[in-house]
Amino acid sequence: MIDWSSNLNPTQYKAVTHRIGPLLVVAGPGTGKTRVLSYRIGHLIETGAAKPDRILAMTFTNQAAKEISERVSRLLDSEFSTECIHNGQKIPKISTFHGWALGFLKQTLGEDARLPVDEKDAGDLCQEAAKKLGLSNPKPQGLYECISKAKQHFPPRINGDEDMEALIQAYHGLLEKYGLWDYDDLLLEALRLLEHTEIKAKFYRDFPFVLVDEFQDISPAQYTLIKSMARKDGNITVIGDPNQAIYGFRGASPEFIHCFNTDFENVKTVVLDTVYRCPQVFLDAATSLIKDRSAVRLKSVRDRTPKIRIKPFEDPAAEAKWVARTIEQIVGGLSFVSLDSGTAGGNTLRSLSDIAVLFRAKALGNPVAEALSRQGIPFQRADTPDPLAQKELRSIWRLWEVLKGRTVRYHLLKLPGGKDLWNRKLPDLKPGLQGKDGPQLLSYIIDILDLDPNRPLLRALARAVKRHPHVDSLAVLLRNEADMLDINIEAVSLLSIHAAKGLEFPVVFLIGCEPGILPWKEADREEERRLFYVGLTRASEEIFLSHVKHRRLFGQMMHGGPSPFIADIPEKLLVREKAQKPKKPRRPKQKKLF
DNA sequence: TACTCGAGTGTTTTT
DNA sequence: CACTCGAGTA
Repeated sequence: MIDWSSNLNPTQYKAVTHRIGPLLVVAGPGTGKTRVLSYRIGHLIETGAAKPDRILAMTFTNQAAKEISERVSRLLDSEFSTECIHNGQKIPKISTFHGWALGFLKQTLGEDARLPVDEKDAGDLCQEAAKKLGLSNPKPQGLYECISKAKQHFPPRINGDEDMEALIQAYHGLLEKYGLWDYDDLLLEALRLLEHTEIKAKFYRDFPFVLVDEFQDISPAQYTLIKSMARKDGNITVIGDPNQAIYGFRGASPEFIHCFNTDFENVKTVVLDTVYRCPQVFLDAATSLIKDRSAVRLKSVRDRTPKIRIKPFEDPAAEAKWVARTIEQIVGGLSFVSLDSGTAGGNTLRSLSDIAVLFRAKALGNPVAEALSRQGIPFQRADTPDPLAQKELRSIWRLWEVLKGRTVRYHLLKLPGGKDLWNRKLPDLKPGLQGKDGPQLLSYIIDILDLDPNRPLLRALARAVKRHPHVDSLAVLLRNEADMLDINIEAVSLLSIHAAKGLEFPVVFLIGCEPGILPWKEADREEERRLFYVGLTRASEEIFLSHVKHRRLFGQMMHGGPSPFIADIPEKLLVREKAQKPKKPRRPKQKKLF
């Protein structure tokens, strides 16, 4: 028997043990959101309120789904064994919106289900459609983005633009022709299915318990989906933080957290307000930035009360140099560089993995990366480009999919040589597949495509496949291998604020706090505030905000100075440090006198 | 098919 | 500033 109350604070306990009907959990940064979600799932199962296979939990990322799954099974495995869990399989379904939708479509439509395409292919198809229509070439890659934006709504919202409408139609024609769905279609098609009363009724029977993570990030279509996944008085739990809604640019809207109260009946709201991560000062600063600060007053349990340090600089190079120097001090100097060993400002020494440098746009990370390299400080960046964007890997992946039997005409068409060639070739290739495992299949493919297996890229791929000889999906493998921001690794993390969401670091440098950068020019002001909020609340011990006078971005000079947001933080929470004197003044001042 | 050259472009990101 | 993409040429 798990002792639920001793592992949870009273509000968390309330959320975990809530019985019947809709539940809205407002979970500020560091208040134990994931804990509540996984404990709630565990509690539903342990008390017998729900069979594991009657529970569906939805997340945005595979990463989050995996994390919750692991926590639930750890929780139940270690302390509570039921036949449901131990016989494997019957673990609650925890998946991403898109993953669930695809499974649901396959299950309901069987053979008629199409295959998903990624953004790249969707973009290419858009262009193909535009070309067919003879549309003037406005923006090559922006077309799909536009369409996708329209498809964040159900039904898709086209604002009366005729060209746009024609383009969408042509694009959908191509998708149909090749038997494909784009990512947005997965949700929209699932929604269309749920409009049938019998299908909806079956869904209600199958999953009487629905939970939704990161509720502040859902799009209108996703909200519609959630509404059709549960009755108005159903057992639906949503959890999120409206102040951390930072995905408006891709169609998310924090409004839905308010809609939930009116669209569902007798919603029970639980506000998690005890913060285990940040010191009170950081919380107060963060909340002072947000308009809607009335609702929740977050309370920290941490006793340290460090101030927020503000550092001005002349230019990005100086800022970066200071970041590198300070990091060196914080970790107690890298053996060979630091002479003033031991001091480190009287603070505890930290490891490199305790430190993150955060910024609004990836480009700002470059000077810092340079400075860190120069100082010999190991670092890692999160911005891994999509491996499948590379031509060779993409061809390999396409042929892999074809040979695995997930044949799509579109893949054949796009393979070097074109569809006809591959249609002729395929019958000869298929017999060669007998009993091949991953590595063998890969070298078979490399051979067929006549690629050089000794290229470093392909060697790396071969190694990755060797580690997982029984992979089915090369795309999943590549994505997981590329996604290597490993918190445990001994390195400083360089991250965009977006990428840092959900993470926590003892020491955070938030660089580029300048007008035009941190409120990004022409971006939604409130969302930019929330971004700043997210940035500030990543830190558990120390935070530095820095800004520069001049910054060249994309060849354009930005005029700097401190972000207006800094002025919104109560002065008593801040320590403003002096601008650094230029180290070696070119010409001594006295020359000028008289 | 493979290369160069110049114009154009440029937040944030998941599936 | 630095990169990608498409047109144009060999």
